[in-house]
Amino acid sequence: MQQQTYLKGCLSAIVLQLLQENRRMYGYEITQRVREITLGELQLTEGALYPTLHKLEAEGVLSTENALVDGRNRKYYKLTENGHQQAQTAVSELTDFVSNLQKILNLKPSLG
Amino acid sequence: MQQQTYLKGCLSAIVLQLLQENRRMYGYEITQRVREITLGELQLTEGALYPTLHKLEAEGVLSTENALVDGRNRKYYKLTENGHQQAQTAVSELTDFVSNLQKILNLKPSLG
DNA sequence: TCTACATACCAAATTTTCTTAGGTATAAAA
DNA sequence: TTTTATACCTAAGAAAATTTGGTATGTAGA
Repeated sequence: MQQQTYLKGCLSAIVLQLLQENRRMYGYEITQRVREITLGELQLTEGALYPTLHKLEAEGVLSTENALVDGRNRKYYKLTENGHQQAQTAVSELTDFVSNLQKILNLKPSLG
Repeated sequence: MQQQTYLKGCLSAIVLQLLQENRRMYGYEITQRVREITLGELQLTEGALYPTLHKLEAEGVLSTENALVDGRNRKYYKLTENGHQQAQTAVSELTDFVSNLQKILNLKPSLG
């Protein structure tokens, strides 16, 4: 459960990866998706996620659209045209990083 | 080359992994070893490494012994008895983290 | 000889980033 | 009606890295 420590620095790239796979997502959804994928082992905290989303939006990587669903506000984020390129770069770098961590940890490389 | 970003938080665990494999190592050697293993893709900066080593020593995870080699000072670090357990825990958690990153990135799990 | 580069250690100011700890609000379930 | 889930957010503080500087020796090249 102390895996959170290692997450530092990867947050933006994880968000961008999820938004490559999903046309649009909202913040809370992102936290839940990561929790699902990692079977509860990784939990994004909102205090880290929201500032990151705002930063990516300010950088022009993400754009937003608001929606009212079941009486609650949602703020959907999606990649901008420029954002798609940045996402590809970030995900590719994170993939390389994982590969390097595997080498350091003496793990066999991924089959992917 | 911007993989450095993702390294945040993993530094201690990487050091502990290398010290599980090598009885003792000195700081500069650690930076070079990581560079070798990752074919130059990951470079530990000294400004990050040395404070980390000092912290691990202060915590009783590592102990040191000085040596004079070819007219130059070296400070060897090795795991303390307690440190071996902490190293196992840290490496195990980092391995789990890598596994979770693979899931998020849609990579096949490791064969290791 | 002088310079540059590799080796080998370190500290401190700054910046970046996350954690912690709050806050607001609606809907559903107990 | 209280708790839990949903859904957004901010701000103070802490943690960790980057950046930039320093010291010092040995070696290779111009």
